[in-house]
This record gives sequence, C-alpha cells and structure tokens, in this order.
Amino acid sequence: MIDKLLQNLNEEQYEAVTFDQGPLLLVAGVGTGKTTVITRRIAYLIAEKKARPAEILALTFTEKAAAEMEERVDILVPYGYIDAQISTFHSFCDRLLRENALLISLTPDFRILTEPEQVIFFKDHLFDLPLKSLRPLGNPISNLRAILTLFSRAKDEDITPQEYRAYVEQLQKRIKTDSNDEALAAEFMLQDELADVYAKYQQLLLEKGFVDFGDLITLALRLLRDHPAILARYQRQFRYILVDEFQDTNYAQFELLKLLAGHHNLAVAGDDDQSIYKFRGAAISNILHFQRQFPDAKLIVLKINYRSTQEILDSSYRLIQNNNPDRLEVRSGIEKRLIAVSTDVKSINYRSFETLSDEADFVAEKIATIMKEKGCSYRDFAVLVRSNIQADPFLRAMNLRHIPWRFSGSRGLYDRWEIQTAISFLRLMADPRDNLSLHFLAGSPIYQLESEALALLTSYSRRTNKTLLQVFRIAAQTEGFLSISREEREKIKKIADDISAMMPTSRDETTGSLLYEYLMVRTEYLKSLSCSQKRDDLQAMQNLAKLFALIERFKEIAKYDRVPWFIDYLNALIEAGDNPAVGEADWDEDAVSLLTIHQAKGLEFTHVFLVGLVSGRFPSRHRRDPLSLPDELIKDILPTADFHQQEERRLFYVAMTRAKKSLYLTSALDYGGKRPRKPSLFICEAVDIPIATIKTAKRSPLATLKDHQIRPEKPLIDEHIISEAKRLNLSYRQIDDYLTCPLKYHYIHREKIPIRQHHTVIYGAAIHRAIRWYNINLLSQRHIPLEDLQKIFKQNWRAEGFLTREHEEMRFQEGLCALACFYEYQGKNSKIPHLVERRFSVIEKNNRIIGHFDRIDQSDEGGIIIDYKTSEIKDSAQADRRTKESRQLGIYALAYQRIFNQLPQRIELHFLTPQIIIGQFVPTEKRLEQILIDIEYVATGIRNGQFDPDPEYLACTYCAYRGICPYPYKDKE
DNA sequence: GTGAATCCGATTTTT
DNA sequence: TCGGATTCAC
Repeated sequence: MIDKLLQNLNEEQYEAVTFDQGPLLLVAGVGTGKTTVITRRIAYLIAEKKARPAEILALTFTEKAAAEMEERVDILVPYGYIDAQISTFHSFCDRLLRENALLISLTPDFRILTEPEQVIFFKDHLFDLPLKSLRPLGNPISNLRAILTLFSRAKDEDITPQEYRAYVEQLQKRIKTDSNDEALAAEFMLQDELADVYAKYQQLLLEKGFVDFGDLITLALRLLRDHPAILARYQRQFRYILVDEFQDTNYAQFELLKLLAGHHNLAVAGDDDQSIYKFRGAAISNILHFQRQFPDAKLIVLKINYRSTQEILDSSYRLIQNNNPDRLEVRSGIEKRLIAVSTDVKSINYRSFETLSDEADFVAEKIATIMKEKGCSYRDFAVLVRSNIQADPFLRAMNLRHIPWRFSGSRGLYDRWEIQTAISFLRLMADPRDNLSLHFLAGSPIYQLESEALALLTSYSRRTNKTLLQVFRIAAQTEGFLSISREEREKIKKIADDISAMMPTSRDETTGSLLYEYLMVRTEYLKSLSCSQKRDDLQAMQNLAKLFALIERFKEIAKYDRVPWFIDYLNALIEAGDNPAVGEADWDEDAVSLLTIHQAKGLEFTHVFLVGLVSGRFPSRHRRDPLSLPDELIKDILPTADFHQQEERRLFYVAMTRAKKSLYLTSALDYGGKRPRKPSLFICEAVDIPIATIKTAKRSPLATLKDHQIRPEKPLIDEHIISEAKRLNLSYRQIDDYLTCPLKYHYIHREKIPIRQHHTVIYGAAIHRAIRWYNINLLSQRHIPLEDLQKIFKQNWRAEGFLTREHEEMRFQEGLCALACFYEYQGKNSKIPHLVERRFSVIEKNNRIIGHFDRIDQSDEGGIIIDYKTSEIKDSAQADRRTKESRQLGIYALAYQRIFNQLPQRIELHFLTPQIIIGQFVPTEKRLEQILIDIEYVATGIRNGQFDPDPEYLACTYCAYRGICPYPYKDKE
C-alpha cells in the first residue's frame, strides 16, 4: 500500500511526502501537484504509523478545498473512516472555541454573524456605540461598512481593542510634542473614536453571544495564549500540522499555527507568486519570512509542471520576475523556474482590436473555430476577466454564436424579476396598503396586466385616496370601470381574488409555506417555470430556490416566523447591502466558463482567453479602503515597492498559468470611454513584444465620433405629439429626476407612485420653513428672536423615517443648533435680502422652466442667488465644488439671466451642517449652455415618451423604486 | 514647465 | 460621489 502511495512521484514530491520531522516549507509552483503531495503525505503518515489519524491537522481556506482534500485522503487510506481533522481555519477555530468557550467567558452556543448580519447588528446598536463624526445624523449608517471592514482587518492583524487604544495614546503623546500639526490632530480624533467604537463593539458582541469571522481566529488565539494547559493539550494532540495555500494566511492565522506547532511539525505549502488576497488580509510576508520564523525548516521546491507548455511557463516567469526582490526566489535564494512536462509549442497569442465588441467577437469566433478543428468540448475553454462587470460583452458575443456559457460572478439576486415578484407578494401580505408592491405584482409575468389599465387604476387610487388594492377590488366588481376592457378586468379580478384568498393563510402559516402555497398551488407559477425548457426559466427556478433557502435561515433565528417579520429581516438584509449571487442554470452542462481570475485560482483549462488587458482595467486602479489601518498597527511586514502593482502582477501570473495548451491575450483600444486605452504593461512583460510594435493608439474613429456626440442620439420629435403637448412645464426636480434616470422620472412624475419620506427630507423641509420665515421677516426688517425661529422648526417637524427614537431626538437637537448658527451668522452679516422665496417661470424654446429662489441678495455688482442645504459637507472647497456643479443653481442662474437680462454676480449654497459653510460660484455663459443642453435633452425625451431606464452612476443604489424596477439592477458603465 | 481646470470612470471575496 | 490623470492656460 505504501508503494502505491509513493507511485508516480517525482524526486521532490517523494521527498516532501516522506519528510519526517520538523518544519517544512514546500514551495509548490503552479501545476506541480501540491495537493497530491499534501494528501499523499497525510496518507503516508497514517500508513507508516508515524501518526494516528486523530493526530493530524490539515488546514485550508475554503470549505470546498477542505472537502476535496478529505475526499482524496479517504480514497488513499483504506479505512472505512479516518478521524484526521481536515478543515478550514475558521471551522477548526469554531470547534476549538466551542470546546472551551467558558474559559474565555464566551457562551458555548455563540452564533457566527455573516457579513450582512454584522451590518444589521451594528445598525441595531448604532446609538449604543460611541460614534461621533463617523455617524453623521443625516446619514448615520454611511460609514458603517467601512468601520466593519476596518475591524475585520484589525482582527486579521491580531490587533485587540486594547492594542488599538494603546496606539491612540501614542498618537496623543505625539500631539503634545508637536501641537501645531493639524493633520496629526485630525488623525488622533478619528483614531480615538475608532478605538472607542472597536472596544464597545466587541463588548456588545460578547454580551449578545455573537462572534464574527475574524473573532474566530483571534479568540482562539486568546484561548491558547491565556491557557497554557489547553495549548499543551492541543499541541500533544496534533502532532502533525499541514497547511495548504500558505501564502493566503493572514498574520493572526500564522500566529495560531506557531502556537499549535510548538513541536515544530508544521508543514506549509504555498507559492508566493500566487498570493492574490491582500485585500482580505493575506500576509505574503508569512511565506517570505517562514524561514526566519523556523530557521531549521526544510525547504523543498516543486518545479515540474504537469499542466502548461514551456512557452506559457517561460512567459509567466518573465512577467513575475518584475516583482523582484519581493519574491521568495530572491529572499531565500532559491530557483523555482518551472519545467514543463508537455512538449507542445506555440501556445501564446496576443491580439489587439479596435473596439471591445471586436475583441469579444474574436473570442467567440475563436472558440467556435477551435471547437471545429480540434473537436474538444466547451468546458475546455475559459474566458478570464479582471472584474465581473467586464464579462457582459463576451457573454453577448457567445450568445450570438449559440455558444453555451456559465458565469457565476453575478450578484443581484434581489433584483431579479422573479425574486421581486415573490417579494412583492410577501410585502403585500405584510401590508395590504403597499401600493408599490401590488403595482409590481400586477405587471409581473404571473398576471401581465396591461400598463394602461394599471396606470388608470393607480391614478384613480391617488385621486380618491384609496389604496391600490381597494381600487382593484372595486374594478373587479364593476363592469366598465374606467373603461377597462373585459379581458383586463378578468386579470384584475384574479389578482384581487388571489390576494384575498392568501390573506388568511398569511396569518396562520409560516413564510415559506405561504409563499409556496401562492407560487405553486394558487398561481401555478412554479409549475410553469419547472415545465419550461428555457434557460431563463430554469434560472428563475433556481433563484426562487435561493429565496426559499433564505426564508429557511430566517426561520432558524426568528422567534416567530410570519411574513411581516420576515419582511423586516429582508429589509434589513437589503439595507445592509446584501445581494447574493444569482443561481446557476446547470453546473454539469458542457459550457465555456467565464470567471474572474480570483474565481479561477486553482482551476485549469485547455484554452484560456485573458481579455480586457488595458491599463486601468488590468492592472486595475488602486483604491484605498475608506478607513484603513494605521501603518504602525500593521504587523505584517510591508514590502518596499508598489504593492498594488505587484499584487496585480501576481494576479496576471495566476491568470496565465490557468492555461494548458493555448493562451490568448487580448486588448482593444476603445472600451466605450472617450479616450483610447493603452495595452496593459503586463503584456510587454509577459510576451516578448517591443513596446513600440504595440499600437499605442491614435484615436479610433469611433472614439472620435463619440466626442462630437453630446448625448445619445436625439430622437426626432413627432409632429403630432408636439402639437398636442404644446408647452412643457419643467421644474428643477423634474429635470433632475429625468437625468438621474428616465424611468425614475416616470415613476415619480407620471405614475406618481408614492414612496415613504426619507428622514433627511423631513429635516430639510423643517429647516427650510424656519429659514424662509426668518428671511421673510428680515425682508420687512422685522427682527425675531431665535426662539421663534426654533418654534417654526418644531411645528414643521414630523417623526417619520428616523432610524430610532434616539436618532430622531439627536437630529432634532442638531436642527435647533443649526438654526442657532444660522441666527448668529445672520446677526453678524445683517444684509437685507433683495427678495425671498420668489417663484419664477421662464420660457425656453417652448419649455416653461419653473421654480423658486430661496433668497436673492443684491450687491453692487449684481444679484447673489442663495439656496439653503442641509446635506453633509466636508469643507468649503467641497462646498464650492458642489455649488459649481449644482444643477439646481445652474437652472436658477439661467432663470435669473432671462429675467434680469444679466448673469447673477454669483450663486451660493449655504450648508447648515450645523455650522454654516458657504459654497460660492460665479456662473458663466458656458455653464448656462450646459444647462440648456440638459433641459433640451429632458424636454425632448419627455415629449417623445422616452422613459427607458438609463441610470446615472450609482443612481440605482439609492433609488427608492429599486424594489419594483423591472430592469435588472445596473449602474451605468 | 507648472498649476489649475476638466474629464473620466469606478475591484477582487471567503469564512 | 471622488480622486487621479490628462489637458489647458500661462
């Protein structure tokens, strides 16, 4: 049996498998059979009776890798079972903690919070945490994710709240010696706040019996450090420890390994050139400095590659050497140039294209050709992208040629229409007044109510102040109601009946059974999906299955599983930014894989296409975390050179080495942006092409054309429509909403679907009223006391939409304070306004632009248009910028120009935050021209009934109609 | 050659 | 919204 274990091993592999005692660093390049070595080593240790299975601990990162390793060991070791511990770091620590929870005053039934649950937890305790500047009352949750990411990174680095606090005290000392350093002072304020919040957050977690993923590691560390007897016990138990993908370990994980492996029987396997998880804490220094930690470590290098051609190996090697000297080869003085077993030649091609669609066409075309010539299967192909968003054009090109593909990258489960349909139904069950959801449900594929009938009902509901559901019920019973056709009325009746029939069930049944009853029995929707052969329908089925799984998870933690509470839970998840991946149609089907490089790690394909290789995309632009750990706290040894570029280069290395036989590198000049793109630096590094021969781009004809195109093609105005809709009234709001997204405009201004008021709107309105009243009095030179001003504010206050009672109270106080600041400022600058709260209306090419000025002051050089804002602002530079870019003030300036026949002297935004920060801008003719173009674009679009979705960047994320928008969530590329 | 204005384009993911 | 890269103005 031992012979079998040692069969077909090369010299180095043999050495690693049979290596006896002490620390071992197995440097295993790509495709050198690393996992084979680890699994055979485990089997060998058992077979040779060097260790009992229970004495072996093997650690990996993902459940998938652990399961695979376990399976391979199972096959090698002919016992019915083995009790070697093969698991992920986290599940190992989980077990450690549950066995010894009480020792570190942790409840043994602690629950692990997933990321969205962490966000929910943080939000629930938002006002219990000592947050100050990081919790602006206008948007208290704005920094939440950044803070949690920071804490998670802190745990990667094994930084306790106490250590964080100690660091802040260091900072404070430094301030005392150098009291003029403003940046340092600001840094101290921020870090001081973070240290407090960190400590309190950990305390709250502990109190409630929660831990997060990072805690699993750090708490396990604490357990072992504080309890030598426990540590000794585990050291005795795990006589052999093996770690896979060692380059992905973080600082804390290595600390854990060092403790456990007190006896030095620690074998780690990895490849520094494949370290691509820096952003989640991986410390490449662990592998680079392993020998520093274990000077007597045996070093074995696997160099024989069983995957790729020599050309691919040589090219990727050329590339990766640009990371020197931050590489193991240099640091440890070893040689790890890979040697191919394959004798194939000519395997790398680089192609550059004019446009992205040419590039995508080429890839699809090439796949088709190779398929024909070589007779392989689709699953032999992979298209690798740097980021998920780049996948789209390639998927479309493959669709055109009927090439099957699978792409697992897509998030956005909640934005799928089948999920929205199901959720709309549940929301309606939880609240029959939820017009938005009924509106969506009626238009969904289940009922397919025509949009005209739906619009009529919606408008009737608004006019009569009845809920949409009430109106549906009336319409169902009244023949000829609103002249709706008989056919549509049947649909309406069906909807009303279904809802009425499901209501009692929703009281008595759990969320899962209610939804099942509705989708399966009542509407037979699930049935129709499962009978369908269409790919989309099958996927819809999978997605719904995912929703049911989510409902299951809720059932586990909820005290009482009924729809309204599930809706609360779901809302919290969505608000926390949770949006799981959509389901896969079928994993077994023969299809081309489209993957991000991160997802492709560890996989191999005969033919690989590495696409989108232009600077800015790959290497991607470096972006810092919004809150990052202070360098002084980072225990990982920071490298010397441009770290981001090194990491991207390793990523490129990983990508190249996925290919067995052929590798295509492609790029294009035109990716839809205005400027042509330069080919990636990595292409030159990998392939021996002199830079000069790569076309460094004159502008492509398309790009040049696009420069002259200010907006997407202007639709021609239909004569008939223009005569009918003679004059268009446009307010600033309408213009802004249309530009944000035409469909949003449609929802707000045409369908007038009401939405719940946001707390910032309530706050802003109350402040505005108070200030308006003040200004009106000022205009007639009446001075009023501050108390009266604040009284107006109070009268206009409504307790709606605030996160908690506490939030509302703090915000209310902030409002009073803001008004006091305003009052004081006015006292000092006792200018009498020229006019206050004046409505205007100007005609511009058959469009009537309407609005009102908050206030205009008169100076010697002209008018000053003033508008008041309550949004957050950093400093006056940002305020100036906002003023300059303000579409609203631009429109006001235009109106001013038309009314007074001259430009205003300047425009001002007064931000009450609550101190007063004033942004100023002097409007120019050029700015007015831009505004006119915008107005014209909006007017034309509205006249032509053009309401297809076209969201501005990030518009969907904040859109109140996101839950009902039938178009998949997508921000403008 | 340098500072200011303007213009683009917008990650990766596991436990 | 935000920051960097490019272009513009001098």
